Amino acid sequence: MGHPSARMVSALIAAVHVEAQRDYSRSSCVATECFMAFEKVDPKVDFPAQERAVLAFWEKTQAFEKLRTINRGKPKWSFLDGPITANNPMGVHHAWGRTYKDIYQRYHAALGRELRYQNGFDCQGLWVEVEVEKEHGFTCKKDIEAYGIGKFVEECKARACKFAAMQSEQSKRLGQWMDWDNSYYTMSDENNYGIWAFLKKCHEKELVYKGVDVMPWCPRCGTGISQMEMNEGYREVAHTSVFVTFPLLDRPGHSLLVWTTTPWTLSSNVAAAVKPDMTYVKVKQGERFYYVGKVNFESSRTQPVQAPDKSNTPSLMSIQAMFKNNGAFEVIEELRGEALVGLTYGGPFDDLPGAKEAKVAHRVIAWDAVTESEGTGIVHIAPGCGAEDYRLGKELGLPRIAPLLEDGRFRAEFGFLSGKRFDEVADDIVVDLKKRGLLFAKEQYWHRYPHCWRCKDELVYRLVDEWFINMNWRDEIMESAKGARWIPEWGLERELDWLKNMGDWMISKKRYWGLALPIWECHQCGHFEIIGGREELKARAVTGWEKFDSHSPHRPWVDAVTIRCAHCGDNGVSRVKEVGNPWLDASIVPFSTMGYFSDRKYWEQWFPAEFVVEALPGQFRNWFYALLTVSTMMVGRSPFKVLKGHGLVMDDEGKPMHKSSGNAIEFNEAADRIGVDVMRWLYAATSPERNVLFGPHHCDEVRREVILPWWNVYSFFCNLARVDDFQPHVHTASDKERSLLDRWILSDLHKLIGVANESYSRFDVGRFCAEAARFIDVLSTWYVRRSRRRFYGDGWPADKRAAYSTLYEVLTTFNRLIAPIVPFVAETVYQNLVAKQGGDAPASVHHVPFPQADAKLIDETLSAHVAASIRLVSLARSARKESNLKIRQPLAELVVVPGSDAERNAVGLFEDHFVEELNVKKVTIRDDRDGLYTVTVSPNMKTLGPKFGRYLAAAKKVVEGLKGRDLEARLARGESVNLPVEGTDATVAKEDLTISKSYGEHWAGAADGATVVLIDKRVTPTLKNEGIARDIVRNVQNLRKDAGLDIADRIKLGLSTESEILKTAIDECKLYIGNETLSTEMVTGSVGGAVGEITVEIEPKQSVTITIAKMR
RNA sequence: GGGCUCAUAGCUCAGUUGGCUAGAGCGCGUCGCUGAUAACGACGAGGUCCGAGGUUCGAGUCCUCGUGGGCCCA
Repeated sequence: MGHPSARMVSALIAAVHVEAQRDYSRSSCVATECFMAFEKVDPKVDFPAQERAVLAFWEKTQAFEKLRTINRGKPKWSFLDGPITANNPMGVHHAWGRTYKDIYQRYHAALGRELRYQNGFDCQGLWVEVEVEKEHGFTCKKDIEAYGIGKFVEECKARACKFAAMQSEQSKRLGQWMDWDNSYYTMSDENNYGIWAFLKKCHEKELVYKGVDVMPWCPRCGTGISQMEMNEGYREVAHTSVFVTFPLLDRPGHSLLVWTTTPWTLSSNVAAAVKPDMTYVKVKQGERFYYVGKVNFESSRTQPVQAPDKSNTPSLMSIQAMFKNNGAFEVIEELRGEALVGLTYGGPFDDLPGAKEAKVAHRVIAWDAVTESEGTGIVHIAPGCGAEDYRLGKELGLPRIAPLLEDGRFRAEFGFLSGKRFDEVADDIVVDLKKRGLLFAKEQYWHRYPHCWRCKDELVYRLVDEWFINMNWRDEIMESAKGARWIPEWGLERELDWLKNMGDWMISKKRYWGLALPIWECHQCGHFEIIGGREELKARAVTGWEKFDSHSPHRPWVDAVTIRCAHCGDNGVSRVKEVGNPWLDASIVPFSTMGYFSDRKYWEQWFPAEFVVEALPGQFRNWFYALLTVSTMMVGRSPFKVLKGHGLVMDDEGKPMHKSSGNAIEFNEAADRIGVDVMRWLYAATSPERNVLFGPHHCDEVRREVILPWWNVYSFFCNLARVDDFQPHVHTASDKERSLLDRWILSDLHKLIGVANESYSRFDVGRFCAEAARFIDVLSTWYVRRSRRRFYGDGWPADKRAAYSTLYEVLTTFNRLIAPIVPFVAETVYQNLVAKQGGDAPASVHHVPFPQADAKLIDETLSAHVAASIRLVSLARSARKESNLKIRQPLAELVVVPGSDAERNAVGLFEDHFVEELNVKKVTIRDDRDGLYTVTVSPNMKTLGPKFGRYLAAAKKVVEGLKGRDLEARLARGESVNLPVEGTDATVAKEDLTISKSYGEHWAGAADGATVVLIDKRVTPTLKNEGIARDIVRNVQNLRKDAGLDIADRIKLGLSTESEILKTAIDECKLYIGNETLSTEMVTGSVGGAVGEITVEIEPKQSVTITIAKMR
C-alpha cells in the first residue's frame, strides 16, 4: 500500500476553493492571467484517497448539476434504469451494470445530449418481507398477522428506504452521476397506481382471470414458494414409499402396480399413466395378475441418495424380488403400454367423500414422460398434488382433487385422514391399504426433497387460486421485442423463445408487502372488477375511504375500501387479499417514472428509452419480459431501442459469488481497498457476454497495466512541465516543427479517437478498452521513452516545444477518451493539466465535449514505418543479446538486411532511435546477404528415419552436404525439397532439418522471416572507454537519486580511482560525464560537503569512488 | 428431452467480413535497462485452437455431427 498522496489531495482541495470562487457568468478569463504552474505529481498515489478527494471536489463545485445545465435543452438521450433491489448493501457484482450505465450516460452527455439521470429502486416483494421477518424472529404468516400487517408493512417500507439511501451513497462512491434526489421507488403511489391502470387495461380486453395452479407450498408459512426459492431448499430425507395395486374394473383379478413416494397424494388419485411404446409384462402370482413395466420389473433398484449415516440406508429390492418374496410367480405375457390405455380401475380411496369426483375418472392414460428407470412404469396421477400431474390433467381435462388446507392438514371430506397433516399420515395409509389388500410393498426411500428455505418444513404441491393475465396476445409482444436491438443478438432469439413458450402470467402472491392488486371481487356473485387508479377507487368507494385516504395503496389500508358490485349490487365488495408480482412493479417504470400518467408531453419526449442494460441471467423471463409485456399493452411497442445484457461476476477462481460461500466481496470494502477506477476499468474491459472474474489478482493486473502506466506518463510530463514552466497556450509548435514520432503518436491518437466513438456509440466499450490499453503501452514504452531527452534541454527550441505540445495534446485528449470509464483519475489529471491553466476551460473533465477524430492527422504510412522500426529494434536487441555485451557498452555498427520496404524506410527515418536504443555508432542497410552469414544444415534423424528407411545413412550424408541460403529460403516458405538420394524420391520439409545461421566471429545476428540484423561485436579501446564512462554516469545518477537531488540540481562531482584503465576512460569522456550528470565542476578525488558517496567496481578489480555535492 | 451459449498456452483472455508463421498479460526461466515509471524491456520454454467430418485455393473463424461446461425451458 502506498502512502496517501497528500500533495495531490491538497491540490484538489485547493482546486475546490478556486472553483468555488470562480464566477461563471464572466468566464472569459485571459489565459496568461489565470496561468498557474502544474502541481507536482507524486508517482506513488493512494488512488482510493484521491478518489474521495475528487468526490469532494464534485460535491463542492456542483459538477453534476453544472453538467445538466450545460446540456439542458439539447437533443435528448433517454436511458432507463432497471431498479436495483433495495434490500441489502451493494456487492461488487452490482457495480458491473452500474458501471456500464454510468459510462454510456457520461459518453452521451459528452456528446452534448440531455439526460434524465433517474436511478430506480425496487422496493416491494417477499425478499424484503423475509428480512424484516428475520429481524423479528417471525417464522410464519400468523406471526406477521399477530404483529399487525400495518406495522409490518411500514417496516418493510422503512427497510427499503434505508437500503436505498445506502445504495445511493455507494453508487456515488462508484462515481455514478445520477439525480439522486429524484430516484424512483417502485413502492411509490405513482408506480402502484400505474400498474392499476395497466391491469385495468388488461381487464378491458378480458385478459385477467382467476385460475388455479399447483405450486410448491410451505404449510407453516402458508405461502407459495417460487421456483427460485425452491432451488435453495432441497434436502435429503427418507420417505415411506409404497407399491399399490389398482384393480382393473373390467378384468377381475387383474391389477396395475403403482409406486409413489408421497402416499398422502393417493387420496387424490385420478388416473394412472403408461408410456404407449414401452414394453410391459403381465405377471401371474397365485390367482392374481399384475401389470408392470418390463424393464422396471427386471432391473435392480438403488437409493438415489444415501442416508447421512450410510450404513443406515436400506438397499432397495427389485420388483421381481418383491414378487419372489410373496411366493411363486410367472411372467405370462408381454405387451405394449398402449394396450392398457383406456382401461378403468378402482381408485385407492374411492370411499372417501373428497375423492368422489375422481371415482368416475379412474382410467389408464398415455404419457410420454413415464420412464423405465424409476417406479413401476405405471405412474399415479394426482393433478391436485403435483406440478406435472397438474399440467397433464389440464391437458386431458381430468378432475383435480385438492385435499390439503393452507396449513397442510387434510380437509374434512377425507375421512380417517381429516385434520391430519400430510406428513403424518403415511403409516395410517399403509395400514388402511393393507387392510383392504391394496398394498403390495413398502420401503424407506432416500431422495432429495424440497423444503422451505426459511423454516425447513417439507413443501407440498398444493392447488391454489391465483390471478393470471392471459397471454394469448404473445404475438404482439414478440413484435415489440423484434422492434428493439438486442446485444448480444441472440438475446432476441432467447426472448422470443421464452415468449413463445411461457404460460399465462401469474400476478398474485399471498403475501403482505407489495402492490395491492386492484381486484375487487364480489363474494355474492363472483363478479370482479379492476380499479384503474386512486380517483376511480374514491368514486366507487362505499365504505372505508376515510381509513385509507391518507395512506399509500398498500395492505392493510387499501383493504378497508369496499365498493358496490356492479353486477349484483352488493355493497360489501372488498379487494382480494393478494399482492402483486414484483416484476409488475419494475415494468411499469417506462410509464410511471416518465410521466405517462401525469405529463404526457414530457413522456413523449423521453419514450422509448434509447438504452437499457442489465445482467442477462434471469432477465429474459423477468424484467425484459415484463417490460415488453406492459409496454405492448400500454402503447404497442418496446419501451427501449437498444437492450444490452452482461454476464455474472464470479470470484477469482471462477466460482459464483455467494454470501453463504463467503467469497462475496462487499462493494465498500473493494472501493476502499482497490479504488473504483480499477473496478470500473475491469468491468468495462470485460466481454459482456461472458462472466467476469473479480478478485485481487485481476484488479492488480488492471492497476499495473493500465492505471499506473497512464499515471506515470502523466507524472513524467507534469513534473517536467512544472520545472520548465511550460505554458500550453504559449509553447506551441507548428506541424512542421513536429518530429516524426510526434506526428506518429498524434496519428495513433486520432485513430484511437475514431475507435472510441465507434465503440461507445455501439455500446461496445470493451473494444475501446483494449485499444486504449495498447495505446498507453505504446505511448509509455515507445513515444515517451524515445522522446525523453527532447524535454531536458534549456530554453524553448522548436523541438522541445514540439515535444511538449504534442505530449500535452496527447495527454489531455486521451484523458477525455477514458474519462467515462475512469472518471476519477481523469478528473485529477484534467484539473492539473487543463483546468488550472485557465482560459475558458470547463470546470470538470466531464463538462468537456468528447473528442472527434481529425482524418488529416492520420498517417497510415507513418504508422507502418514506426511499426517496422519497433520490430527492427526488437530484433536488434535479440542480436545484442547474442553478443553477450550489455547495452551500456557502445558498439560500432548495426547492419540491417530489410525484409520489407517499410523496414528499409524505417532505418532511414529513425536512424537516431536505432543508435540510441541499441547504443551503436551507426546503422547500415545491406541488401546483399553474401558474406554476412552462412547457413548450416543438419538432419533431424527422428523425422528423417521413417521417410528414408534403409537409405537414411545416404540421406544424412546428402543433408550434411547441403548449404546455402537458397535452401533456407525455400524451406521457410513451406516448400518441400527433393533430396538427391539414390533409391528414393522422398522429400524433406522444414521440420526434417535443423538450420542454423552463423554470423562470423565478429558479428552477432538475429533473423525473423526475411529480415536479418547483425551487430559488430568488436570493442575498440575508444568504445571500451565510452562504455566505462557510461557505467560511471549511471552510478552517479543513482547516487544523485539516492541523495534526494532534484532532476535539475547541479552538482560538483568527485571521481577517485587507482585504476589506470578508469582514469583513462574518465579523462577521455570527461565532457560526456559532466553533461550527463549536470556536473558544473569535476575533480579528481573527493569533493567537500558531499551529499553522497559510493565506491563501485566498474570492471573486475577496477574501482572508483564517487562523491557528489550539491551546487549553490 | 428442447433452446441458447461457451470450449484457443499452466492461469485469465484477445483473435474484426475466412488470409495465421495463432497472439497478449500473468506465472516460470535467462539476460538486460533505468533521472518518467515501487517500474520497464528483450529473449526462451509452453498450443493436435475440445473431437470427427464437410465447404474452400485457404478454416481458430463458416456448415454438420459428437464430447464436455454454463444458463434457461420442459
